[in-house]
Amino acid sequence: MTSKPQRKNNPEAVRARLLECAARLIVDHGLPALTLENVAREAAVSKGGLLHHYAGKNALIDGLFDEVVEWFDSQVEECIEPDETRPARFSRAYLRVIAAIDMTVPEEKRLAVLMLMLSSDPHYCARWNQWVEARLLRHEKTDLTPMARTLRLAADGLWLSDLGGGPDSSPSARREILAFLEELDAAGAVPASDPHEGEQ
Amino acid sequence: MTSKPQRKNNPEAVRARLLECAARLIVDHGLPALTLENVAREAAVSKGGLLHHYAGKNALIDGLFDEVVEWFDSQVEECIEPDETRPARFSRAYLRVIAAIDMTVPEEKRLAVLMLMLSSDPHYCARWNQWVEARLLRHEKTDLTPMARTLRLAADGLWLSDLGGGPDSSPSARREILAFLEELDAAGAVPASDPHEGEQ
DNA sequence: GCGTAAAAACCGTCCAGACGGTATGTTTTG
DNA sequence: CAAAACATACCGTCTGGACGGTTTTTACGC
Repeated sequence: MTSKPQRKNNPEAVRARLLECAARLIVDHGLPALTLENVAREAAVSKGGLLHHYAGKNALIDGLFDEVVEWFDSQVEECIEPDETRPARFSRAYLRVIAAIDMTVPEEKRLAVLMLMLSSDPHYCARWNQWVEARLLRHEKTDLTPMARTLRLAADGLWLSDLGGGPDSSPSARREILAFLEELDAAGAVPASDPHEGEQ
Repeated sequence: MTSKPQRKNNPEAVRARLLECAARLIVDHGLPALTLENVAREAAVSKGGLLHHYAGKNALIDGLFDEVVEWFDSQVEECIEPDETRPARFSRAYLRVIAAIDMTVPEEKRLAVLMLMLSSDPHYCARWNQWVEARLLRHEKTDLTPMARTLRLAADGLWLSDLGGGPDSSPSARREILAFLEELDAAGAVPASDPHEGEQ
């Protein structure tokens, strides 16, 4: 059973497995569990094999980071609305993708890894900011409003709660918040323009 | 505070310095920089001296955690409004404290450390959730609305951005967002528990 | 096809350094 | 003097990664 039906070496699959195992290790056992030996064992390769594909631990983590960011980027791109003039277009997609995260799906679980890397390493923090700022620049016509910012900030809060399972991590609470935010967003992007419901 | 004559030894101050240096190390150079040797060197004591005050690395981190949570708690308590019926009373204070964080002040910089610990260690995550849920229970009459949740989530997002200096970490952007959220909060009041589903 | 040689993929071992922690002093304080 | 507050030296472990060897895959001339 250890030998695959196809007699072929598949380095690409090995690389993918290494990344996935690295992510799983981090999510399930915390950052300190990310050692070359652990990753290699989980991925069923030797440490030498791992170091053949990734020049070092940093390269491994970089690969993981790149993969996750790319995945998130594609999700946002997929979720973004066609109307290029609608305010908070990008930020809404950002929020929706994060709000839709299901931690039981490995693919999405990795976003938690990203969050972890962001908060622990200034280097990845900077790279993430780079990504965000690039998107913000691309959508500067629609996503520099306070409401857009708010959507993204709340999304980050939601995202953060994915890591620790706070009071806002249950699917129901999440749905409620998402609905509320969308409503808020749809109702009045600018509170300065008379919110006609001034009821306490 | 009357008795504090010239005294060569000041263990209390040393303990405080140790905690502060630990926090600074983490914020400035990331979690892996938190080593006993680094902390000891920064605090100008020997490793043995450090271990005399804190039984081990865990004890050090625990001390830091406790201190920061206590500080944050006192800040929120101080910022909370007297009107016990005003909606989102607690969450607004929560937001204001976080929005007021000035990373140049060491005392406040430590909040970033808390955030870091929260996102990296499930253990501290749980302890933090415990704190939040206790507060939420205490203010259940005012802070279980979607708007209150939103305020807290956005605050968390803001808080997170303190760590990495994202696009929302500048004082101006921060003020803008805070103002926007307060306005939103004051205007929109609460659609109550408006189960307005209709998602795809 | 075939052989072969190089390159890529992969393995197992060993080592230097870092880190947490202990053990044992030495000085200061009460 | 006893206890607290430090310092110094040292140890065991872990980890990243270097290194050399082995197997598989590919490239190529025939």
